Amino acid sequence: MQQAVQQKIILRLAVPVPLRRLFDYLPPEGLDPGELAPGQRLWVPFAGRKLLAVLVDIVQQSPLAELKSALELVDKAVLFHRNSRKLLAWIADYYQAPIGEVYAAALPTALRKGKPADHWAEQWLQLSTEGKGLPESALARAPKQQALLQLLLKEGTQSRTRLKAQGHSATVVRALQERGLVEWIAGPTVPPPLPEAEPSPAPQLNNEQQQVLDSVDCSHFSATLLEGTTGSGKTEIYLRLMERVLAEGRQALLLVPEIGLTPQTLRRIAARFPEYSIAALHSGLAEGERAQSWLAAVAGQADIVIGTRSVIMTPLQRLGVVMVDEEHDASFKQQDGVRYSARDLAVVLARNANVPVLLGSATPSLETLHNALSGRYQHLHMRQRAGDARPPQIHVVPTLREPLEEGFSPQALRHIGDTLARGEQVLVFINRRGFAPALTCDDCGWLADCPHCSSKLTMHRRQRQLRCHHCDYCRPLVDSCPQCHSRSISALGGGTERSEELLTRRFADYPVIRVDRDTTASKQALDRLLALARDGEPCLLLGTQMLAKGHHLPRVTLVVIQDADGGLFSADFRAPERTGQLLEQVAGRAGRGSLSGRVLVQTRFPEHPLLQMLLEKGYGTFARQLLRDRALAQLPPISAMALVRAECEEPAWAEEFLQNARMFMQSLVPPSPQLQYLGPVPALLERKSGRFRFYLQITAQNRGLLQSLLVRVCAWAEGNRNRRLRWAVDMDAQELS
DNA sequence: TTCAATCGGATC
DNA sequence: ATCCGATTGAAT
Repeated sequence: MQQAVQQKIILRLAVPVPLRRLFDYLPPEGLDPGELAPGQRLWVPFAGRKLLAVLVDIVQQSPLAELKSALELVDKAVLFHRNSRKLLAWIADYYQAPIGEVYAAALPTALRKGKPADHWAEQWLQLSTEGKGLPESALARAPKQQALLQLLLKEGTQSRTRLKAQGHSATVVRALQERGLVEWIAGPTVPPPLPEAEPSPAPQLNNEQQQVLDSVDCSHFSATLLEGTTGSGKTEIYLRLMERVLAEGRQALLLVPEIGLTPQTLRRIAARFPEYSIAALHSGLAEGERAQSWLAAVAGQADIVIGTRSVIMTPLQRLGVVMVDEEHDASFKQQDGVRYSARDLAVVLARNANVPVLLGSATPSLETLHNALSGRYQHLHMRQRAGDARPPQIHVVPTLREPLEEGFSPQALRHIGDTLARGEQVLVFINRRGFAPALTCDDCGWLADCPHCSSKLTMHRRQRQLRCHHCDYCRPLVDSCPQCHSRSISALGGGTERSEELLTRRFADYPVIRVDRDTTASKQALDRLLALARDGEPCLLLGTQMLAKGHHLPRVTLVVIQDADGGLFSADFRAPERTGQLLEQVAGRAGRGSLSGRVLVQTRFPEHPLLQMLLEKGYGTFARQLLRDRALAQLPPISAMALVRAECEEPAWAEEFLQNARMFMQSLVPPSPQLQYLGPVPALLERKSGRFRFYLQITAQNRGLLQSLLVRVCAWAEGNRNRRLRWAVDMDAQELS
């Protein structure tokens, strides 16, 4: 009756539940609807509990007759502005993720729990009316209070941080407060201060760097691949682009790999921009610091925002440039929950905001390279190495029929010994990737391969089977070589801890520094270990991927890659790409100082064409060949690929679920050269935390077709009865594990 | 007969 | 994911 005349206000909210839709509510009772704006947080009643939701839209009508009222507005702060909501909607859509979970993933934990934003607001001290009327000579009997009063009279409002830094104690402030002379007021949130850094001026640019900078226009959207050799000065390009947009009063966003946000990186940026404020967002932050940095970025108080994967979801209102360092790095892909690629989102974000995006790498991903070669991205190069550093010499060390000691050939051990004896450092790289990616004979080099595909069989220990991950072929595990009947058969890759033992024993006079996930639980641990190496004393550094990236180790002159083969025969089609990137990056660690470097690559297959191409022609040629291979096999990035993943304690249920999903999808779009199904197949890492994992792979020539098919299969799967089973869509999956 | 573990359905 | 009411099942 009354409602008929009265214009209704309906709130459309993103609620953190795994359901792919928004939910409508009435405004909280007793709240002036004028207070409401999209992007705010509200508490809502939902299926008998109280959840924190984000207001996405305000509409006039709802398809539902009966609506509940939201409980209350958390605060007035609009955390997600229009452009940010647009990006989050795009993520939900593209990655088939529930919108409520996308918003939850975008919020720092503390804000997800409903803490008001002003909890982290910077407090400013100002004089009350009474205080302003006092002369400078007042409070002569309380010199500390007088000093503070004089400061406020002279310079006006002061932030709490600044007062603390200047030595005005909280007690003194409280005393003035009790006299009614001063009061605190809340200002915007500012980022937590970074460690002090000596200001350092910008270095001279070389011609290449200048050309790159001249080619990037910051006035509108463009995507650029910056392919720059290790040591060619990519970081300086990032700094110059920052400088440019900061001068226009805009914000710069820099994404770095998970282990790339070292204190040195931060110090370098802080030293360059002493007059700007920087918010760093990485996994090492405490909950409160994270919320504070995030809010400072959102409030526009941070000029430079730098962080790992998840910063891409931080709403920035005056964004001027987006940069992704080491864009090929796997850590930009979120591997659970909302499975987004921060690198791909960087491009979407830049396009939405009409600003440039720069993707930098010495070893670009095939996705980015493909976009550059096809002209969608601008492609810029930097080939000059800084200073007098020369590219290292690379040697192939065949290991077949060699008397290996825990995976090391006599030649490698000899070189390690010689290098240490010369007072130089050695880096031993052990590639642990792959579970049991291939089975081989130690005597004749036989490899178990699939009769139907150009792939190697994967060993499945539990089922005692050799299975192909590209078709349904399967055979029992053999315990002797079918070719030469040798019983000496081994799975490629492995034996990491024993390598450490051997090296410690063998080179007892030198410290062996092991750098992997176990020895570097904290960020500081890695820094401490690397600091040991930077001392310059001869030592052996032994480690995984972690050692491959970015660290400047001037005293390392020998790099040993213990086993380059794992990546050449993995069931994961991306393995050769990653191996190539890794070898190139590791080789980049050798001889960065004035000493020349040497790289030893141990392999059973010195003749392998991909390895040959990589070592002789370099990553660029190698990557182009891989792109041609991908095109032939109709794999990404030439075609679009998505996985439907399922995991369950009962393996048969997961497999059956995916089989049904496949049948359902095939009834909509039958298999054809344009759209192919594969699986369900067991994941490379078949059992994880007690659950068996399978996936279904769909490759399509047409992204739109794949997209619409996934929408339908999600709707189908949401009606899934089995609670024990977990499923997810992984668009542009990076790992088949 | 009763209380609890399990199932199915809905969530605005 | 999580809550709620209905159903089934074994202990009292």
